[in-house]
Amino acid sequence: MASRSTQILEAAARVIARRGVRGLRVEELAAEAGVSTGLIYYHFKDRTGILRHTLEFINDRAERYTTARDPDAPPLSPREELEHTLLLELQEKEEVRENSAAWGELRSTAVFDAALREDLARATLVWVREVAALLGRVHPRAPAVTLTSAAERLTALLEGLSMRWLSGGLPVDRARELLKGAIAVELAGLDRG
Amino acid sequence: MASRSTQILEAAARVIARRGVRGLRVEELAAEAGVSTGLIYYHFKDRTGILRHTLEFINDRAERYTTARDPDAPPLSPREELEHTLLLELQEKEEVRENSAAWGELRSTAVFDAALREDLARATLVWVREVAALLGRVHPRAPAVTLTSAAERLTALLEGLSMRWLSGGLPVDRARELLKGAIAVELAGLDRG
DNA sequence: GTCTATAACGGGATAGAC
DNA sequence: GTCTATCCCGTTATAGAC
Repeated sequence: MASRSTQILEAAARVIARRGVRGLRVEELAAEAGVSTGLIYYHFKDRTGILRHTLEFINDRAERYTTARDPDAPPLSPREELEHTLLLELQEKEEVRENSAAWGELRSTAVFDAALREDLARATLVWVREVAALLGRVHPRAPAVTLTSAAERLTALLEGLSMRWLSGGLPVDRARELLKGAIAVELAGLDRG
Repeated sequence: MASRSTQILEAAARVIARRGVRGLRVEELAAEAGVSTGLIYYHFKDRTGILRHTLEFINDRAERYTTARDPDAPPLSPREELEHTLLLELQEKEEVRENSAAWGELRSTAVFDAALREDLARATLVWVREVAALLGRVHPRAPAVTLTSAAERLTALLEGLSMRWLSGGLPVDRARELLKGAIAVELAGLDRG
């Protein structure tokens, strides 16, 4: 059974995905979580605290579904694993949509809220490194800086595609196709060195 | 001399770039524009009216500086023009930062506000077409669908890089470098067909 | 730990003078 | 058209009981 804190953070992810960070009302969050507003302040101190913990929660959850692998599934080639990992973030699944929406909100909120910047920058760095490592498994001889640049481009592109998807201008299948294309183009670039 | 309305909208663009849509306070806007709050409500009815008119103002302005070309400047090669046009959006210039920040705000607001989606989708489409046309001038033999996909990737990447830049995780020079890299990689992809 | 109040405040919006 | 003054509501945050 999830703890109270977790229960509130799950609700926060839902409310943020539904209303955005801008639209998050502590009272609505309380209702969604089935607790009182007072309890929320007891656990998270203030509005910013809610946001920060939600970001952390979302990251952990993404980590989980990104890393999770069915033990009986056939092993993936490095390239397949790279594609699989990136495409995980572009799915109609409710949990994925929530995570993407919340991530986008936090990103755009951070533009005007210094308190979130540091956490966000750190989380982004971790993500870029993961992707760079996956690229490195496809192209073991490529220099680290080249891998990092490609990883920064692919992750930034994924964020851009996510925003277009969520803001209704781009069907998720088209977004996936574009991302696959970018992976192909980047890998071809690494081939040439 | 700019009209009072224009003066207020210019101030609104500055304030939104500084505080975001959610952080926009009518009182602060009034101070920034050097007018009273009452006058703002007189001209724009309410907060939403301010936002709508400001977003329109920003689009018109971006149109202007993207299209403007010094008549005495040396003519650019197709590839230079492509790079130039895309890199215009990644500069420390105050007006550019304002527009990028406001655009990002618009994009992320649209995720939760259906009223903005249509305008945004239309503006995005126009932009993608422009970039596809520029790509076509570099590679006249490339098929239209290929050009469109590359243009969608480059513009989505630019939006993603902008967000990272504005949220403090990515220096603008690094963002420019990454974008240039993406252009190179995409053009190489068009070479191979 | 959790709830029910309610305090405290910020900020949108309006009235009315000039 | 423009300003000053102010009302009033929504929201965050806290106090105190259980």
